Amino acid sequence: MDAKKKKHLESAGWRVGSVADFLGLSEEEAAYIDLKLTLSEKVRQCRKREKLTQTQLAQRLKSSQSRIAKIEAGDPSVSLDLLIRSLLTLGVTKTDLFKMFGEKGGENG
Amino acid sequence: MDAKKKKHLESAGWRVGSVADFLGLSEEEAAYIDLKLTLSEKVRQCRKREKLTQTQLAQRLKSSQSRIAKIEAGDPSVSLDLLIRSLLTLGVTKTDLFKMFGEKGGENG
DNA sequence: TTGACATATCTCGTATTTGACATAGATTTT
DNA sequence: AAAATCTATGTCAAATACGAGATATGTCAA
Repeated sequence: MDAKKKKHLESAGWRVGSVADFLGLSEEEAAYIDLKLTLSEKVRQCRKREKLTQTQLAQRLKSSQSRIAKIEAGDPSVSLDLLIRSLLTLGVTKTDLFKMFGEKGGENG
Repeated sequence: MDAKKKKHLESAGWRVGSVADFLGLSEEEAAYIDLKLTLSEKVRQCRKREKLTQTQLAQRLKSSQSRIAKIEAGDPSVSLDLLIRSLLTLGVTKTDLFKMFGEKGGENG
């Protein structure tokens, strides 16, 4: 995980398990967080591509503007469930999801 | 969604939104449920491949045997978060996950 | 500047998801 | 068959995630 992402995590309030130091993250924990951040960025990208406001997306999702803001801020209180439902609501197909995942992180095979 | 899957859903206690009839599912709802079922099957596959009992996987996940059973039964009370954390704990990489997304349903893309 | 709209960041009450536990059924071993 | 081990299912209190609303900040046009 690079320095930029680490900083983003810290500022977004992430504090994983009982481990204060990021170097102490297990591989699964890191992968989990990485995944959530990747998806949160995708939500913003897709929403903008669809030219929707946070309020409009919230309506479609039957959620709220403040929650969309948290989604896009990478807030740790946002579940994978909501992230993926957001993307599905934005018209992302399973296949699209797959492509997404492939293109982002280069560290795993 | 085929008849076999529908039956599995019903017996697992799925009741989506306020819609009683499965034909009334929106595309996103169906995709969401489909995804969860796909992942739950994968958990069982991977766990068996690793020759772990539900209890052993539960320990690694800091969860419980009963919850692993629910995961594998496709119980609607199980979140995507837990499903995906299970797979990550079983050593599934991001890339593997995405292959999973792609390979199952043949209807989209 | 003012006003209108978009986004960020709080709180708060509620709904969902959780691990733990009990227990029953299933499968395997001896 | 009995014991041991694994899995399924139900319940429940606690933790977490939620939508909603209030409000702050940002942006940009009039």
